[in-house]
Amino acid sequence: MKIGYACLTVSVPGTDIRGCIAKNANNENLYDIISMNLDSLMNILIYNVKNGIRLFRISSDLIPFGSSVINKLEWQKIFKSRFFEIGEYIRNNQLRVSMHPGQYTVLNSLNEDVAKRAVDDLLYHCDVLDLMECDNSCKIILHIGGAYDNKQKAIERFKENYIKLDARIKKRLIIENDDRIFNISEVLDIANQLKIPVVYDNLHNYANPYDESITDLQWIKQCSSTWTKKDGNQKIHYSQQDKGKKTGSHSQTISLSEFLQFYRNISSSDTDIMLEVKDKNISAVKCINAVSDKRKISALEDEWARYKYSVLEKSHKHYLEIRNLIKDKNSYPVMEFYSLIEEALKMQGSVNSSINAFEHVWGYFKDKADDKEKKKIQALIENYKSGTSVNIENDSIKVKSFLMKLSEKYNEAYLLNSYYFYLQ
DNA sequence: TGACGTCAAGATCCG
DNA sequence: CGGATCTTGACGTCA
Repeated sequence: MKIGYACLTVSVPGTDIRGCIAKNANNENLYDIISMNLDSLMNILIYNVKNGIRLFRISSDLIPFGSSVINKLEWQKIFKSRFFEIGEYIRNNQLRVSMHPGQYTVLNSLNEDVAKRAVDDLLYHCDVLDLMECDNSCKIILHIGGAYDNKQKAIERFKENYIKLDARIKKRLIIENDDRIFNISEVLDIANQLKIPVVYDNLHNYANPYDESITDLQWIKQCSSTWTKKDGNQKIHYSQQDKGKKTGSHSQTISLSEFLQFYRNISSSDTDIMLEVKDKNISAVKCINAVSDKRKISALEDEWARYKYSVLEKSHKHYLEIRNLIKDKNSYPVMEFYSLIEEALKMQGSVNSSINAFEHVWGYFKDKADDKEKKKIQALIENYKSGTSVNIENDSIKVKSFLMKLSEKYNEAYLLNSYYFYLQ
């Protein structure tokens, strides 16, 4: 059982994946961006290993215009050894990676050119995984595509185009139910005919159900039969609805109690879970800490180091309570720990609690900062305190982004690894 | 024709 | 000039 997250890593230095726009996609820029992105990918994987995260979806932006004629760089040759090194790290650490072309890669399109470019895009994704020499369990996830007013014909076109695909693609391609057109029952039908593994997505099924009386667990069981030994463990996508947004929108973070309810149902099966959530790796670490029986208090201490100023800016009471909770070095109060954190982060906070956090963080710099920096932080905090601005939240962000700059300038690793600058 | 989703890159403005 | 903020891109489908 592996738990992972998709595409980007938040709040970890050195993990940015960069893109570029078409008019800047010359060989020189592309070389620089790809080189940097491969460094970032390596840093992401190193971070993942350190934090017990063994499942990760690689961003399709790794190679900008990877499947387009715009990109004329022979990146497959130029970066061959870099890809191999990354692949070696993946193998040595038993990581499982995947890729997921977006909603614009449409294999069943009525427009032949669109369908052809979808094939090119799948080949690009294969290139990345093949260059890293990833095994067959490293998959490429695709949706079925559009309906074009005739679902049956649309499904037939998907099948026809699938059959014609290169064997390199077929050994990696898996399909997923989507949130408005093809439901899980339709995807299973296609999969059973073509012998393709199916990724079940619980939130897509909630938004686009086949039959609301059939549970997630029942669908996961049905999907499991589409996975064979050579495909590796079954994979599912798990996400939670953002209550304030429209149906199908991913939540900011994973609510741990809701996740564990789901997890306990499926924990007997060896299923890998890809979390789709805005706070990415932050939720992955949380879920892994919660389900692991081998973890020690040090895992929570590490987390506390990252969360503490975010909690402090919301509630001093929670800050003290959590600090007290993890004092006992022989305990592992993971549920209490995260429920206090989730509770604190949902709070409104106050001007005083925010200033308290500012001052704690400023404490790292007050001895080494120059006069200009001292004046600037004072002015920013004063401005926030006065509350005259229309947008007080914006004033808080200004203070925090200056503190982040200081963290970078003085290379304060403790703060650079903190969630304080990421969480609002 | 614009919404959809997604985010940073790019463009423009401001002091 | 640097920083802040506003806009665009890149993709295909569908209302």
